[in-house]
This record gives sequence, C-alpha cells and structure tokens, in this order.
Amino acid sequence: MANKRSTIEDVARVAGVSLMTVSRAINGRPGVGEETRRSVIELAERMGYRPSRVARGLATRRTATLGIVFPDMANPFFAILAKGATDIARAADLNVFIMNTDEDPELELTAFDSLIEEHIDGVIVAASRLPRRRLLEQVSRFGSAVLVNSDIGGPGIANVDVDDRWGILEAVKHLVACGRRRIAFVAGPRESGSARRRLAGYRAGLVRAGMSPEPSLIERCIPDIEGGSRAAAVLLSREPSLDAIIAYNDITAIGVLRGLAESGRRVPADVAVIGVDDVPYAALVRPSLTTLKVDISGLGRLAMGVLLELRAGQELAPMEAIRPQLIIRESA
Amino acid sequence: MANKRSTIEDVARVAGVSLMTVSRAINGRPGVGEETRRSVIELAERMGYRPSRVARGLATRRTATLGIVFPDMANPFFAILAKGATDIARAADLNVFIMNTDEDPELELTAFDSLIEEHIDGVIVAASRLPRRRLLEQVSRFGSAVLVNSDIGGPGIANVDVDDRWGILEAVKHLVACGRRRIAFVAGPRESGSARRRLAGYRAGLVRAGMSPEPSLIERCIPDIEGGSRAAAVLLSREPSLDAIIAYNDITAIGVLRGLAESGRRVPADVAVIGVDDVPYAALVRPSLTTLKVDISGLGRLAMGVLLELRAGQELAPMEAIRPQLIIRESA
DNA sequence: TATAATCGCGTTAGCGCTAACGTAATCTGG
DNA sequence: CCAGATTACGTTAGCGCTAACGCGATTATA
Repeated sequence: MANKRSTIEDVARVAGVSLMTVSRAINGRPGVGEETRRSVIELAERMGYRPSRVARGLATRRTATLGIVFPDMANPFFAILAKGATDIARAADLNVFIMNTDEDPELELTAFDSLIEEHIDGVIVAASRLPRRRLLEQVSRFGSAVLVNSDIGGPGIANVDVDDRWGILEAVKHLVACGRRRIAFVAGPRESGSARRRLAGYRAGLVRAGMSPEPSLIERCIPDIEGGSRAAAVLLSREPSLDAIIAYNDITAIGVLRGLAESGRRVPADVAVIGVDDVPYAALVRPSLTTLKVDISGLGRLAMGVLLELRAGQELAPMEAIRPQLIIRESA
Repeated sequence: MANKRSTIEDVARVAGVSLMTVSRAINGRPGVGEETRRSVIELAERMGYRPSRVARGLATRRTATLGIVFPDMANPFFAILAKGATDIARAADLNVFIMNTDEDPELELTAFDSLIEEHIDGVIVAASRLPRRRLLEQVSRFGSAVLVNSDIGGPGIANVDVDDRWGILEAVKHLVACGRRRIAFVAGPRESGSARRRLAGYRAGLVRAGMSPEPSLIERCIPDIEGGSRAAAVLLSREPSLDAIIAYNDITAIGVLRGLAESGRRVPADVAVIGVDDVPYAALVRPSLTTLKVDISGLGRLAMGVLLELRAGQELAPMEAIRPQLIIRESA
C-alpha cells in the first residue's frame, strides 16, 4: 500500500512540459494554452496526482486551512456551530482544525499555539475561557479571526453574535400579549455572558411593557433540571401570584416545568413557561415547551462567511448578529 | 498585527549556533549539549518562536496531523466519538481534520482527496457510505486507517467496533431473568449494519434462552418516535400476549412507550421496554428508559489509540470491540 | 600511547510547490 | 512592415525545516 504518491514533477515529466505549466494548469491560472491545460489536467487525473497542500502552504505562505476553537464539541451547540462553519469552508475547499479546550484556559492556549504551528489562515473562537486581554493577544496572532458572542475587536478581527437580548425581549412581549402580568425570570449562572444579555432583555422587555423589574421575580440557578426545579419553587414561594416564567435555557425550563407540577400549578393555564435553545426534548416534554430557537448552524455559516471575507482582505466586517425565533408550543 | 513570525533561522542567528542545533534542541533530539539546549529553548520561547508544522511536514514527510471522516457531527454519536478521539490525539500533540460527509458518497470521496492533499498520517472512518470495495480503495491511500463498526481489513487497516450483538444478547438475558417470555423486537432500518447486528443478538439471545425467534415478534420501522409508536401498535395487534419489547434505539423505544400507552398497556407491569444508546432524554421520560449504553467517547479514544499504534508501526492490531452496558431504569 | 568510539556541533541537499522573472513566438495597429 | 504588446511557456530561487553526513575535540579501550 501507500505506493509513493506522484508529484508535480512526475506529471510534468510525463506530460513533457515544465513544472510551472502543470502548476498553472492545475490551479486554473493564466499562462497556459487551453489545449495544454486540458491534457495536463487529464493526465494528472489519470496519474492520481493530488497537489500537496503542505508544499503549497510552504511556498505560498497560505495554507488554505482554518481553525475553530471552542470548549466542547460534545455540546450540541458547538457541534452544530462547527458543522455550519465547516459546510461553508468545504465549499471554498478549505480544511479546518477543530480544537476542544475542555473549558481549560491552559488547553486553549496550547490550542492556539498548535494552530499557529499549523500556519492556519484564520480562526473562529467561541466561548473562550481566556480573559479579554489574553484572548485579544491570542487571536491577534492570526491573519484573521472571528469571535462568536464576544465583543472584542481589533484589526482583522470580526464579531458574530446571537442577539439574546432581543430574543428575550420578544418572549416578554409575547407573554404580555397573552395577558401575563407577573413574569418571573430564572437567570442562570452569573458568570455567563449570554445569561447577562438575557437578563438585560428581560428587564428591557418589562420596562417597554410599562412594568418594572422586581428583584423578587428574578432567581439565579445552576443551569440543569434540578436547578430549574428548585428556582421555580423559590419563585413560587416568594411570589405566589406569578403567571409566567422565562428560563435561562430549555434544560432549566424543563426543570421549571417539574417544579411547577410539584407545586400543583398547571402549565400554561396557571403559569406560562418559555425556554431558550429549542433542544430536541423541548418538543417532547409535556406540555411541549415554547422556546427561543437560535439558528446555530446559520450562526456557524455566518461566522465562516465573515472569516472568508476577512481572509480575502475585505477588512471591514461590522458586527453581525443572529436573532432567535420564538417557537410557540403548548407551554406559553 | 501578524508581525512576521520568527523562523528557526532567526533563532539560530540570535543564539549564535547553526540551524540544526536549534532543530535538535527544540525537538529533544540528541546531539546537543545540555547547556546549549536549555539556552536555545529559552531563547526560542522568548522570541515567540513556533516551529512550522508545514515546513516540518514537507521535510519529514510526516505531518503529525490525522483525519476523521464521518457523516455528520451534528449527530451526537459522531460528535462524542470525535471528541474522544481528539482528546487522545491532543495528548500526542497531533492535530486532526474532521470531515463531514453529509451522508453523501461524493462528498466522502472529496473528503478523502482533501485529506490526501493534506498529507495526513492516518485516518479514522465511521459510518462510511461507500461500497466496501471503494472504501477499501480509499483508506488504502493512507499510511494507516482505523474503521469504526466495519469489518474491512487490509495492511495498515484496523477495526474498532461496538459489540451490538453482545449488548442485545445481554438485554434478552435480563428480560428472561425478569420472567418475560414473549419478547418482541423493533428492528430499525434494514440497510443499517448495527440494526443487523442487533437483530442477530436478539435471535441468538432467544435461542440461548431456549426459545425460538418468531417472525411475528419482529417489526421493522423508521427510527424515529412515530416509527416506534407505529411498530408497537403493529406488534401488539399481532401478538397481544407480548410482555417485552427491545427497540432498535432509544428514540424508537420512546415511540414504543407512546404506542404502548395509547394501547392502554402499562410499562413495565404489562410490557417491559429496552432501548439502545442512552440518549439524555432516556432518563427523563416516564417511565425512565432501561437502555444499552455505549461508551462512545471510549470508542473514539480506542480508535485513536489504535491509529497511533498503527502510525508508530505496530502493524498488528486485531479487531477491538467495546461492549455496551445495560442501564437498568424503570421500563424494564 | 595509539586507536576507536563518542560527543557536540556544522554543512549540504533536498521535501513539493509557487512567485517572479526570462524568453521566444505570435499578434496588433498605425 | 516593424515597434510594442501579448501569449505560452521555461528557469531560478526560495518557503522553513530536517536527514544524512562531516569533522574536530574529548573520552574510553586495548
């Protein structure tokens, strides 16, 4: 096996032309006659010739490879993001290294080092665990970079975001339109940027509806089922009159559903519930969950599209944002 | 930004030694004095020098990069598999290209071409959509390859499998031990290799328990909730006395639960149900689902481990298999 | 003490490709 | 009909690194 691969020189020799003619023919560059080009391409194909991207990378100082750095591809959010991004990259004949950092800043740094060693042309970073300064320093090492859900800028750096604030604002608007007046919010972890933006959306939504956000209607929690369930119980004991709960995400919202059921509240008759993410189970629980769906794949495609523009030299890439969509099901 | 990266030559010049001394020092190879080595490494670090894997790859004809090819990383199975595999690769300081084929044989072929162009050292392939001959032909282009859940062999090719047959056999054994005697099987799609192996396990399990597999207790279906629900109804109408159902996977099993509920059967009192996969939702449904769990991450780690051995020249890699584990919950 | 083995380093020659320039043949236009 | 532009190639010089070999100085061995 592995019968030595043929090189551009082999092709040139057999074709009876120079290296450059083959190179130009293969890469569709001018400077070769149509007939020569066709025959060279055909010969190359017959010989099973495949250009070495490694050699090409060395010669051109562009590798036609990119990198994506995020915490964990076992998390569907990142998996789908990467899928969307690589779909676009593939269409442009670019390969991409996907690096998991396991939420570990040290591993994230070695990932960046590794990508530098691979001489990649650009990088997409989502949910970095590095402090702002360090992150900026790292992404600046690359020719171009796109940051997802971050507001760090600089030359050759673009941003692509989910408009969480806008989404929750829509959710509040929907609940108000349904006649809900005591709307609570389960806020998720304090450190999370998205949690912060969602909370801001909640507050802005209430204000816009002529209400004022009350601290007693806001409860933080660990973003899992148990956390959601407990948060619901806490909110209910503090504000028995509440008639709607918006949760940090769907998992939390499912917990909220449990908590409400255990307290004897009916959903949506007594209390409406809205989650965020539209995870697959959201449609399966009883009652099925009304939720804010983000087109994650679209987010990935957008990020990669912006990166390609950046790579091509279109320096100006303003911040792009993707708006969630309210999926109305039984719970609200 | 992108202030020109320093090369090995820069380091050598500043250090006042030759290129090779730097190369040897950096790569931990013999032929340099301890003192020189330390000072060179320290200088390289201070200068922010990172060796170019591209140049190194050209010079050594080994790229220290690998590839993984599968249909869809938005599918958690593949995402987790890739995660496990890349964890191991990272520990060995290898980078990996992850290629999605979108279930498209054409795209799979271009993925292989692309990986050849990248000159990767080895590849892991899962759920190829290529005919056996073509797949063998493709993976033979690489120095080493590991196939997941396939039985294609050859020089430099190893296999890593989930022992589906054994798993279902265990499930049958468990049901028999619980006193079930009319065990049905929802078989999933006919084309799937895993479906075939699971069916074989079901038959073998019955035989081993002294029963004989009856066609009326086997029903194929589309592997989604609707399909599972319908299959349960069909089985029930054909064999009202059945007291257990093993489903192709958890999604199907959840459908089966629905179907049984709609027919007024209680689970597990009247009918026991077992799924396969242990998807997160399996623990959330009512009753919670007894299922066969596969350590997918372990499968990925195993695959990558075998690939690394192959790459290192340990030619002999017999077929390795991972056995599912029966997670006993309420449904059985 | 002579000889071989070892150590610590340097030099040379590529790996496979392309950028940049060179050159002969053909074309174009006034 | 001839200068200048254009076309269709070829040649040369690297990209950044390492394999392989070279070579003097030190150390072990007979």
